[in-house]
Amino acid sequence: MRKRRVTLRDLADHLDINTSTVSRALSDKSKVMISPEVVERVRKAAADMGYTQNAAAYALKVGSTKTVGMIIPDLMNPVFPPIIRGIQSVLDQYGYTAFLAYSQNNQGVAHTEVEKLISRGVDGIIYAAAFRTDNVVDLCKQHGVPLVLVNRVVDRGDVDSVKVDDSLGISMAVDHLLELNHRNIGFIAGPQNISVSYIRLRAFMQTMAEHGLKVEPHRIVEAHALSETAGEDAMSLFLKKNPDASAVIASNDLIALGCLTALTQFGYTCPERMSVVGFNNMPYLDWFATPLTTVSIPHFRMGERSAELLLKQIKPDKAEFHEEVLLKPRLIIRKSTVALVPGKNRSKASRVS
Amino acid sequence: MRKRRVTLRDLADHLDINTSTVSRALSDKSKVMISPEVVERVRKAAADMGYTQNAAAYALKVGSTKTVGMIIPDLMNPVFPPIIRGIQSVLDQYGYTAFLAYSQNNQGVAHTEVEKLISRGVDGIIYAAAFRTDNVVDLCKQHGVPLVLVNRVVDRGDVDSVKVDDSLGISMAVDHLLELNHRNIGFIAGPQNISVSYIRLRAFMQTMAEHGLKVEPHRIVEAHALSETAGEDAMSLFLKKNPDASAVIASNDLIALGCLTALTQFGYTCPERMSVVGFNNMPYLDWFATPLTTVSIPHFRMGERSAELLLKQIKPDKAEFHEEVLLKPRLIIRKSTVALVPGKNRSKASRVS
DNA sequence: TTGAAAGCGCTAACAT
DNA sequence: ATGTTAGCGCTTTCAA
Repeated sequence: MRKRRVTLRDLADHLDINTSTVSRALSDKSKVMISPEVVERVRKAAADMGYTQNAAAYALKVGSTKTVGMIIPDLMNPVFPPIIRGIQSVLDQYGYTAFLAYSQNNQGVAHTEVEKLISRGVDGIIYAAAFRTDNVVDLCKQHGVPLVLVNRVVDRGDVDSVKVDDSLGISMAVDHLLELNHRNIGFIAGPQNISVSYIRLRAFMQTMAEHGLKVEPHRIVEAHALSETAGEDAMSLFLKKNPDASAVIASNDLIALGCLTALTQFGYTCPERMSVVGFNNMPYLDWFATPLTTVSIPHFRMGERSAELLLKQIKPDKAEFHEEVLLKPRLIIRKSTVALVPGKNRSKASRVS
Repeated sequence: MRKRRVTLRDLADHLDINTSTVSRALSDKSKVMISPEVVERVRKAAADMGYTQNAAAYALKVGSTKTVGMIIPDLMNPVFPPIIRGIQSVLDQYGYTAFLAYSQNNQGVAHTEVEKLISRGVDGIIYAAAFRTDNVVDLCKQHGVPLVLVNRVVDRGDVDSVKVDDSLGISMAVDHLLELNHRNIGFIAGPQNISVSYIRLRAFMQTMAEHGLKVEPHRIVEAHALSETAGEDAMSLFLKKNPDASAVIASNDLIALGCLTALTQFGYTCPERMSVVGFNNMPYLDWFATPLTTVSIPHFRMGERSAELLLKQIKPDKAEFHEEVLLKPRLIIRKSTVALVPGKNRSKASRVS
């Protein structure tokens, strides 16, 4: 049976003083107006009787819940845990508690979750599951709820966001492959309604173009999700269409892993037959049989920055202008990429298949 | 600037009816007492004006927040994301929202977080960060807050919990190694104030004893945490003390990975020189250069079951008896364990070192 | 320095 | 079928 909670009134009755005095004595902000001796007595009684403030009553009275909502497309994608950690690390310092919600990579679900969060009176929302056009943004604006986008952003620019310089990341990846003498490079893109997928693909084309390299349409295959299986499907298709390719860049690590699977199924080896580059530098890649060359992004920092941005927005004297934080990626060269030795790849391919 | 929220009263004024009518019309439970036509009008207006229920007011009135708290020792440990997913998958079905909090593997932090959660009026707490003796249990009991332990449990048995049959898991691991002719088997234990570490170590000793094998004290080294680095340190020590060992079981996968690192540093190879078994079957192990033989536990299911247990406790007509759910593990045999060929390991060791 | 009292938004008796 | 009203626990203005 749930015990009845100890309330301010219980304390007040017990000490034979007014609830307002108890309230003041318990609040660091207003304890200055109460005699130190009373403050002492009240706090002791509170501890003894196991008083905890009723957050609902506080929220109702004051209008702020000191909570924020985090919306993640999929916790099983190893990029998100460190982002969440980063968010929490700063939220904790300011006495905020975080709700965790999933979108399952589905706009409808995300919308519902955001509505729930708003109904719960969250002081703000950190949204890591945005699509390029996403009605969640309007929903938040409409309710005046502070919103920060992490990683994935929306096309319209009028919202705070923390993202990685994906274009730079991709150009580093392309440059790396070019230095290794690869020319027939493919790109396994992610769904184009997600900003990161879209930007990474465009960056690929542009970087290639800057190097005077033409990218034929068949060099690009779009995976239907940012997942391993989607990557595998896409790569199978790619391999059928591109027997001459010697390298691919995948839109993220999960897709890259799918690429490796597809390569194996075709009897190909990485990196000998095909170099593969990922994106995100998910945990434990160093341990892999084929350690993936990938673009590393500062997950934890992204979480921290997004929480900072949100807190700034929540503060009453908030800035009037939106802010976009752009963090820089790093290329991590491992073993999934190797220099192209002219003639070798083709022959190896024909030998194997 | 945060807009003022639309309230029941706003709707009532707008429609020129009473707030209680609006309240009833909006609630599926009590809309039966309102004429369908009014229900219709109210709901339309609510949608138009962007009304969302004020959860704080509801909670204050009704006494239930429809929230639960999840406390995780460390999100970066890949076992926890799937557990969280499992929890959420059932919570979602019942309209509950979850707070996520960390304990950083620290009792003090856990206690503080639980206090915060209780103050926020959570209807229950799922605690994955328990130590064998943990004052969080008393804290919850004292406040009458439903509590369910997942994975890690406390020594006292009077609390709902979902755990894995760790003893069975370890005995399967030991049997496996024995079948491979290993006899000099070590155990890299985790901190003994955590139930899983404690039980796994005891199960190791017992299983060995059942097979008539004596375990010398130097065969056991305790890592100071359930982490990669702690595993590495412990394994280094173990290797110095046990030049004759041919296999080790680690208390969890992270420690097992640390063991592999230590082996490499000693110039040893796994599995040739030393077989290694982990516990948990963390994601992506199949991809690893040395795919770990490990004991697989049903993470997702653990999450689901714990949420179910909590919900049952929350229901007013709750059962009077505590429940302990024990899920069975499976041994996943990969490449980190191999049959001991008499004489081979020793010679290989001396050759290498 | 303390007390009295109002009211945040909602639901649920209790009328009608 | 709908209206009236009280009150959940807290903070805060106003008074003393």
